Amino acid sequence: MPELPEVETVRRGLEPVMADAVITRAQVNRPDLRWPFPDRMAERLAGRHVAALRRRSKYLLADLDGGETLLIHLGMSGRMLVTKDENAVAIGTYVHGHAAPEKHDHVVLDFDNGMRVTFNDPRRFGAMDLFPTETGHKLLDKLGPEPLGNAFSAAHLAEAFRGKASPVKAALLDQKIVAGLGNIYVCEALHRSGISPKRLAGHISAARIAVLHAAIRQVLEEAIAAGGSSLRDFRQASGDLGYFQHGFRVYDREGQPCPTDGCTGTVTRIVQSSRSSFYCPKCQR
DNA sequence: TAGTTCACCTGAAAGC
DNA sequence: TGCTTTCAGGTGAACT
Repeated sequence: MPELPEVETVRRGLEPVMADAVITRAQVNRPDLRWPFPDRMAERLAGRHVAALRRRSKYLLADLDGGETLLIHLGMSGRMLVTKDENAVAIGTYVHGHAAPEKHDHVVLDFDNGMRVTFNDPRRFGAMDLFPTETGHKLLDKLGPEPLGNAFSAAHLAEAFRGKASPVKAALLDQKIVAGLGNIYVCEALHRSGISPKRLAGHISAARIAVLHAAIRQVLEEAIAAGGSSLRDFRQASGDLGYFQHGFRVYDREGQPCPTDGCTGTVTRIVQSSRSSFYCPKCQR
């Protein structure tokens, strides 16, 4: 389930393939994913030059010539797989030869460098859209700061939490407060900072918010360095697994001993906002 | 207005 | 073994 580190890992895998390349052919195999694809998307993409591949929150953004940007969201189960035409010049380490089409291959992009990028999404929670680069996209307009950017500070977090009556878990999942966090990394960051996911956001001291702010950055940086987390669906663009799931301290570890030094607690699972929260009731207060 | 719940969707795992 | 049920979660809409 792609959160910011997984999307950034995919972007890094796709950048050498897509950036400064021309889409020679686009194939769209169904009319929609989460939302309908833009009209005539395949024709509109064919022949376009990709100037750059960016990431904003959990969105991939491919800037095209002609002043348009292709927005890609991986949803819950979306994958971008790269294959290489056997006759083309190698770019990176990718699967050789275009694989036979698989179930849930919804969009296929061929590039003038012989590479093919296939968007596969079994659960169809993903999305693609085209928008004028200059005006932006409504999905991007409401997003809060990037957690690894300069705009995301402890002071920003404290201001966003001020007066909030919702649990800190729900507040951190709010993309308007900070963009890119999902269930896994919120659980991990809260554990590292010793804050209970049940604690109301507005009731956390400035000092503890500063610790939380540092923990969010730390866990995301470590996850990106590990190539993201592979749980159930996620693969890198090369098809490889990420490795950060081995670094989870609480996520999906219900019933196991708390890994905090000196803590004798047990990782517990509760449901908040219809999502599982994993935490240690003993050292997270 | 703020906070919470639900629907969307399919594959994997659990239960029978 | 095979069928049915439950669960997973990002996001916007609907609801309280």
